[in-house]
Amino acid sequence: METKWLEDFITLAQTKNFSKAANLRCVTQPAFSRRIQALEGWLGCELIDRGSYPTRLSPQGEVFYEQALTMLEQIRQARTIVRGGSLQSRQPIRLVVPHTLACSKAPHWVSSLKAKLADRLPDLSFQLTASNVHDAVLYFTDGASDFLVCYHHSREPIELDPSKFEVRILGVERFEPYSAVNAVGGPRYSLDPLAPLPVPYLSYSKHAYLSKMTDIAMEGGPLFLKKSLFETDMSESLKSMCEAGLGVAWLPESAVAEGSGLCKIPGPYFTDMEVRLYRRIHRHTENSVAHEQVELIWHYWPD
Amino acid sequence: METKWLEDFITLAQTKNFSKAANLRCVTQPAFSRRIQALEGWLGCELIDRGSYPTRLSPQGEVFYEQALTMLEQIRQARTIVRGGSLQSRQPIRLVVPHTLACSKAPHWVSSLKAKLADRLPDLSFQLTASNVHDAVLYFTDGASDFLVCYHHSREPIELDPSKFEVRILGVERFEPYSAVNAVGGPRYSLDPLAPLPVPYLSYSKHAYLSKMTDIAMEGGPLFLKKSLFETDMSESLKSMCEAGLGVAWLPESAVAEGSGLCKIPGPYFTDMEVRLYRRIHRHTENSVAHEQVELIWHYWPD
DNA sequence: TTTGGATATGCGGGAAATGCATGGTTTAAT
DNA sequence: ATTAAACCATGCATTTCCCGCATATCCAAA
Repeated sequence: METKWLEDFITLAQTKNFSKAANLRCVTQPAFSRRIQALEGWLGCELIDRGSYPTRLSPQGEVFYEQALTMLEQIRQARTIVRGGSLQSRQPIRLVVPHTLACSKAPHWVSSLKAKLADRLPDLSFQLTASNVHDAVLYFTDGASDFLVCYHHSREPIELDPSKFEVRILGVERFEPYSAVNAVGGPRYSLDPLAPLPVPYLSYSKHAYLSKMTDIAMEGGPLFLKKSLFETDMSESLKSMCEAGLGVAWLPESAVAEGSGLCKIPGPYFTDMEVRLYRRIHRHTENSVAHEQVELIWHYWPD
Repeated sequence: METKWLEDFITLAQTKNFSKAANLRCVTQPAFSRRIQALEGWLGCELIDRGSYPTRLSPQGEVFYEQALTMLEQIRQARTIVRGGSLQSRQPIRLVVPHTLACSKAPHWVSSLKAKLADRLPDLSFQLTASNVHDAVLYFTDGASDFLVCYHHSREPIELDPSKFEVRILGVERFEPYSAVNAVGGPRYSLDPLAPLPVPYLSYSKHAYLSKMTDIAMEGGPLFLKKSLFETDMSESLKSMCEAGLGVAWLPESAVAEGSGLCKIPGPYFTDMEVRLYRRIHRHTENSVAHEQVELIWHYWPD
């Protein structure tokens, strides 16, 4: 008998719907159906009253539902008792995320996951490491993190070995120039080549991933921008400078909050980047206590 | 997590020896070792103190041993509660065995199995059906029995479909003529062709398997024996007649107990039969509640 | 050092679980 | 009544995983 089956059955008993329960358990409906059948086979009796809609538990199913709850509870307790010797909580889920996304998207991801999984992983906790893209990748591939979020651009690809890591594209971010607003609500600075006023340029450190993105975005653009007056590898810093009206900065759109006092500078000087989520491919032999959590989080990670 | 792992660990905790525990659990040592590793992986800590001989449990292992016992007990209880709704015992294991073996060997098999499995299947029970060989085979292939024991001889083969049934040879039985003893402890009757006294012959019914065996055994023997004065399909009856001194009978050696007042009649008129044990090949989809018992019994059935 | 016993690991074969596509059945709606 | 939609089971192809065998590694005893 597998505890998986107990969890399946409990989910089914609560939803009273094979398809929905299957989805909650992250398997297809046929596979789920068969697992319930396996449990029934092991028990030697039917748990579900098939032959009436909506699906209902059989009398034995009702009895076993209580039993299953108790069993799982005891199993979980046994594990926590043995593991820590105490009631220590689960290991935190480790995320490594580029600075920009750590500030903009990460809070949303974390709170969304906490909410979605509140009932199944009540003591879910996260450890978020913010880093530049390059270090984040190294950090992740070294096994120091369960998940990696990073940018990806076809001209500057972040491709991890697909036999070791699984990838999911969370979305696309536009990367374009911003400027503080002027008196009439427009951009204080323009990138129009015909009006080549001296435009102060806030740039990324050369080694930063977003520095490459800027190069791509401004290809064919005004050359005088190449000389920057400030550089950093954190877009948040750049954004602050930009808000202070110190110049033009290329920023991912998610970094720019509503009502931030920044506005886009029109023109062709933008590019699009993928936002990617990576996780290690699961090997069942791994000792990772956190794996069941990783599995659920991977499945429920919002776009 | 699988309950199998818990049973493995309990066995290991009791034997403190991977190889022995593996054998008790009917798997190879490598497979057993990996299952323990799987349990440790699931738990997130080591249960075994590897690095000292003899193998000992780690502190967590000691704790978990108690936990595991409790969990398994609860799981078993849950199953019995749900299954019968009451504390009804397990289904009996069904055996079908030819008459002769039912009287001679079966008691030994049953008591031996009860003893060997006393701790793991405390409420093991058997339902033994005695029959002639032919009916026994039909009975078994109809699914009316979990195990079949029968004789087999190359000249009168009992070969069940190997894709459906698994066979094991329990041993070989010599089938030879017996007679009551005379005053000096020798056989009362002789089969010496040179002393063709009228020898009364106790035979099997024509349809009986042992009738065929007798034909084979006495090939080339004294023809006058062909006419029998009594026939039955149960060797036990024949044995009784024989003990009463009423004539000569061919009997499987196991049917003849020590000090039964019978002795072998020397000569070439014997043959050897295999004693075979059959069981259905397990399909995991089967609903057989008894299957785990069948598995153990198959493994521990004595020769 | 050698030998024997005991556990872990690499590897190949085979079974079991999964996902996809589909069929049959019930419920709901037009 | 008929259609549509939802729902669960099953056949099939693929993938994954588990097991057994052979072997390596390690430890203890001689």
